[in-house]
Amino acid sequence: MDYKIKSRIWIESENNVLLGEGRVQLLKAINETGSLSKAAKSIHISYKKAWGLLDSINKSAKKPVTINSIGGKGGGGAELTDYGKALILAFDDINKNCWKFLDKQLEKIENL
Amino acid sequence: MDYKIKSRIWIESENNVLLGEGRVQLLKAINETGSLSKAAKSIHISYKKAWGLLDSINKSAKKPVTINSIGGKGGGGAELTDYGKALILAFDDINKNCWKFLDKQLEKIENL
DNA sequence: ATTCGTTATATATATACAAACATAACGAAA
DNA sequence: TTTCGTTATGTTTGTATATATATAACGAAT
Repeated sequence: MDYKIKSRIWIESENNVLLGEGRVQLLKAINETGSLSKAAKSIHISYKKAWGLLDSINKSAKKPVTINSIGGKGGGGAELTDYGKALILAFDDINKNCWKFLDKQLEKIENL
Repeated sequence: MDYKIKSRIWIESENNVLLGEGRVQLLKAINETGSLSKAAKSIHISYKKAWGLLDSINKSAKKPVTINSIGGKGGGGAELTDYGKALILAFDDINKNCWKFLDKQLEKIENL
């Protein structure tokens, strides 16, 4: 019966999206699987979409977020840089703080 | 060169959306024009979409947000209730506070 | 009664986006 | 030099959403 408040946050650089919830989810999956194609499967999006997202992330970021390799042992792979790992931690932290903040603000509407 | 943080917030009641930025924009336009059809035109959405949004708002809200009348002088119209007016003020307030909050949080990413 | 602009609603068309499919390039290892 | 699973990319297909169009119901004013 009560209202709930929800939010989505994202980070841009020069009109390009750097990070959002979906992109962070993808980066986490890359970190766990070591490969972009496996990561895409694990979060149920097409490889093409995953590739586009990762390409956009790396083009928007100040420093590389992943290192991708083609061919070789295992066919290649993708892994997060230290900067990439730090980014997802910071994003999650900000997101959680935002939820807490908004839950408090919601009282303004519930008291109307 | 710097990152920017953006957000969208919305309020739900029992899995139905009550308010979001688009819905608030529509309510403001209704308040200014006194009619749903004029409001739709003024914010460049189809009447059907506007009607669906307003219907959803009134179904989700605890109290009526608008009073709609069919026929009569001028063909009818729609106007906000006091509750509706209070809602859009509260929403805008929360939204602005959220922006300020997030701008501070962004430093966590800029310092990486 | 007729007129008028509105709310309310259904149906068909168009558009944007996601998924599916196909294929080339790659490079270490066998 | 052949194999392998991957990254990288284009093209086609499908689906969900928005738009466009059409029409009925309404009720105060003339």
